[in-house]
Amino acid sequence: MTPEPATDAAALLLGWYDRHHRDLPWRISPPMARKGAVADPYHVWLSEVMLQQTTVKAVKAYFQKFLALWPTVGDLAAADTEDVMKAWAGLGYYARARNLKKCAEAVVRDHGGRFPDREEELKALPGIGDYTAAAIAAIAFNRRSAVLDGNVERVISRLHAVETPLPAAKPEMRALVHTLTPLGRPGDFAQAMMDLGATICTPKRPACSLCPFRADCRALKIADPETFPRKAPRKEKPLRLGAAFVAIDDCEAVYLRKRPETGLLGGMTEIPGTEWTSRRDGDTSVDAHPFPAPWEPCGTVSHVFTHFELRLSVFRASVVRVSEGGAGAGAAPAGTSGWWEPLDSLKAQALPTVMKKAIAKAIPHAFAAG
DNA sequence: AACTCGGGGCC
DNA sequence: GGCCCAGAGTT
Repeated sequence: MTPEPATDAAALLLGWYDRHHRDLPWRISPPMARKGAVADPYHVWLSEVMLQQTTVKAVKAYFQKFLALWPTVGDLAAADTEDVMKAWAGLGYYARARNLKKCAEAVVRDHGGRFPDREEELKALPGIGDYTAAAIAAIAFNRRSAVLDGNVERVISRLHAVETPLPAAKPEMRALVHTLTPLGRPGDFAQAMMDLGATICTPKRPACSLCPFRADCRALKIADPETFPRKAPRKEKPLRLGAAFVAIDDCEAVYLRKRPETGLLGGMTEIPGTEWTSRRDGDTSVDAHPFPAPWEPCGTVSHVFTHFELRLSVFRASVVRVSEGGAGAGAAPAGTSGWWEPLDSLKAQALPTVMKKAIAKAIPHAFAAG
């Protein structure tokens, strides 16, 4: 009886992984995994959430910082949400940080502080979807779950020359991955597929001659592997315009406020500004000013979001803040809940990158080292 | 099924 | 300048 081809391919991949795996902070080594050891579910979960649509390089430092601040899921559950948002600032997709906190609370409240070990229960937790549930089940609990992310989609679509375009092809691809997943070391298999996609089976100019699947790859046989996976054409990004206002007082403090909890940059900190609209001129009229001050234009900053591009006209004003009383809140607009933040502590705020860009345009030394 | 949600690196 | 990245939640 000859072995299943799938088993052969998985064995080839695991052999490749043993030789070429990357040493990452949230991983245990393949030798340990072969002895049946698994990584800490808290570490696996934290890394997988951070890695959603985010590169390994960007995640490393944040992962270490979070572990130092909150060593266990219980610590994170007990943390101040605002501190979590500050620690997450710069990593993007801020709903992940809000859901991270909610998930930690749910694990403590509903599961006694231990992550559940089944896909279904994991997927019921905030911020854990198809991919992350499968990844945690496989990597932290040795379950034979089908792990399908962007890397695996590329690998599996090339291996089988899947003609169906994404995202419609996902169920088909998940089934193919499930068939390929071995009984032993399913966690290493999943990570090996992702490593292969990240280092060999790359979007452009894949290194097919180094690939453990080179003898089995349908795309390599019949077509150009680079043309997989097939994808539906995406629509273009519109341009939005707006104005942002950097007020600096006589104590070198900048006026900040908090954005609404939901929506774009939800729960993060910002400088005052206009709505971001599609009008060609942008709204930089007096009506747009957050409060009366000698506003002076100091240039524009551009920033690209997932579904639109933003061009912000930045204005700066030096204001003298009256210390006491109603007039003191002062220069600030009535009915808003902003605050004055000293330049020294600006870096520690929950400021998204676009806001840092705008502040730096108005105050070039705002984020200077030291 | 289509949108909304960041930011950075690479080509 | 476009594409991609260990995707999830909402509508």
